[in-house]
Amino acid sequence: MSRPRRPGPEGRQPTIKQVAERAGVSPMTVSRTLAGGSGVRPEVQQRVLEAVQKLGYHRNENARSLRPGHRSGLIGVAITNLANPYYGTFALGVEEVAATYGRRIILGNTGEDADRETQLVADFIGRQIEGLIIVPSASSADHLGPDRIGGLPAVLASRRVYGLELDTVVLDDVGGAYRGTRHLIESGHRRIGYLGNVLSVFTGQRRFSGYERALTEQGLAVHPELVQRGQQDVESAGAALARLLDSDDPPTAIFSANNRNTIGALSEIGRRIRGGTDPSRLPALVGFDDFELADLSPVPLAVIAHDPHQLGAEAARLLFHRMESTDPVPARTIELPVTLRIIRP
Amino acid sequence: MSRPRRPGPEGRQPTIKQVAERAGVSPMTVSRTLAGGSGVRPEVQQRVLEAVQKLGYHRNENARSLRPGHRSGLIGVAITNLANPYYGTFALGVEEVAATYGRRIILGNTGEDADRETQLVADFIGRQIEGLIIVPSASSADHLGPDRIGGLPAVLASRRVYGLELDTVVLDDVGGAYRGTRHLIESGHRRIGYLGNVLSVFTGQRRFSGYERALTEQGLAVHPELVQRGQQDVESAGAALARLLDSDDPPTAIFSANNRNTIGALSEIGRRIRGGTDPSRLPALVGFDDFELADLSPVPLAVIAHDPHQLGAEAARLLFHRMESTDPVPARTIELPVTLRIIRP
DNA sequence: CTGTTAGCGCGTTCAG
DNA sequence: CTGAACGCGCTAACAG
Repeated sequence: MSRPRRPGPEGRQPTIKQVAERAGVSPMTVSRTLAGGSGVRPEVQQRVLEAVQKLGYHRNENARSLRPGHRSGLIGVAITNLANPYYGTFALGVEEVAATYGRRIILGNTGEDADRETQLVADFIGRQIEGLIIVPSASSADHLGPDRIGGLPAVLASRRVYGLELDTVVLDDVGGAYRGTRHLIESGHRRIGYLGNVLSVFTGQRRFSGYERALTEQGLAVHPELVQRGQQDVESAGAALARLLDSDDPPTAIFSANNRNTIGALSEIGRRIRGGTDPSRLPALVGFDDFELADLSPVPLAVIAHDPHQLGAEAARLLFHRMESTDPVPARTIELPVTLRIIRP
Repeated sequence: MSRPRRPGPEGRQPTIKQVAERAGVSPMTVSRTLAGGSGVRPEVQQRVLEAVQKLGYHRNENARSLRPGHRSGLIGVAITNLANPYYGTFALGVEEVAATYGRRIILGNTGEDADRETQLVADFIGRQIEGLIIVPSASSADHLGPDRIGGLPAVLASRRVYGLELDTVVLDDVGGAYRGTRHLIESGHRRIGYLGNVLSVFTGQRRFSGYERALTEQGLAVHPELVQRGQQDVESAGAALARLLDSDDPPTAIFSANNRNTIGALSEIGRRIRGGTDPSRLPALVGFDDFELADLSPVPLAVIAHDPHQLGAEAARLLFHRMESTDPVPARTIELPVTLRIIRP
């Protein structure tokens, strides 16, 4: 059985006109039937639906959204790294809330690249999204300014962008990092290393300041040689920890400011244990972001846990609230709580 | 500084007409300028671009795609679980190849739900996608039949659907499961449990048959009481392993047919070790799908490794090949190799 | 170099 | 109950 040729001319989708022709009615009757059928004789509806079936007709949403008063039903979601389960779960949170509002999400990956982000947002707008949820890749505000996105409802998630008056959902980065670091100090550690993002990233700056605060508050110095910033992936995070551990006076504990760094650190720790290093000579760890298999940690471990799904859902709620309110609402920032979860004392 | 009102009437995006008016030219001149500007006086272009800037104008892609000959530039991607990093990475592979063809992806999550999948595909088509890549949620073919999607180029990934003549990219499920199980047998195990998907799922059926083959080939029986199927998430997978381990004659090794089951099993193993169980009394493990932190396994572990990114990229290549070929190409199936990676002997 | 015309697929409005 | 006309935003083809 050979695959049938595409019904429309030029390989396009069949149109309402073709359905009408086949059913022996006018396009209007098809439109009405598909809109619920009120005011169309049942027998005619039957004929129309048959034609729809036969042709594999689908309404052209793009054409529909062109009509005044009609909405595209799309929410644009731009995340930095699709391969990171954290953002996948985040997107899922957005999607579920969006679904309850009858909207679909269109998802784009920026790869932490500002240019791609700019492009993505422009394209989203070109596709008539009704709202935008974005995990900004950097602190640059250019492409998100009011003159670029117009009055399009937009929500920033996870990171804030200075100079932008947009609704924002962030985590209690400072508090979480503070409590995590504090936990290590209370466990008796004095030399506590730091693995994290560069300061130009919103969360990088906030989490480092929480780490800093906990140390200085306890009269401990921040040793620059114990601070490794900028590694974004598991592999380089492992290498960064290796540098710390191989130094003359290595840290006895590590505060890791995000998932990727924590995983990288644990992988490196695992490698060393298999290489014969005694686990008791390896650093204790506190990591921002929870992760799977934390239970298997061979060293003392705690995580700053929070729910990416909730982050996404909250961002979506903020967005729809703005979309539905007619009069201007001042930009709000929601800071979601985090909890210190001790996996292994 | 208050957020500016949306320029267009009714909160819609500004149109080419408004830009034209503001620049004191006709819409056509704006269109030409935006298309590269050939045949427009530089000074006029200047005026146009200024108006574009001021109004925050973006071309309406939906309207553009309405025009004959124009394409939407969208590839629809439907995956089963966005929160699973495996599929996130898969989508990334698709996206990257799509980008080289100047296409963007529109991503939808089916949640293993056939109805949502049907809806999703219909909506995708309504939005004039040029091609479809789908990880089918079940073996039901209804909504993907030629009469439903017309001649729309489509590729199935990871799972095949019987009765559909579509391009497909799958893994060497049978071979992988065979080699994994065989590895356990060669390590001296005789009672090897199975954790995996139900047989109605394509991969579930294939991977179980690889497991089965390895056992029978070596003269070992498949013990139904050692087979746990149907658990889809980490938690229930852990519970399934617990059932096996708490039985009268527990297995000494486990073959786990997917990521979720492997993670769940390792979590359960971790729990038991922390509860005081001697690791040597816990089962060795071979899991289909690689995963992060495999290095930390406290029990002997091997994984059937493969690259979801590659799976996505291959699916996309298959899709574009079909999209670009004018004459009908018979449906092809590509089976990607997998490798046995021994993490801990 | 620039503007006018026409039509892509659809649905609201108004006529039959 | 059904159809014809119109226009949503955009651009190819054709004037000027």
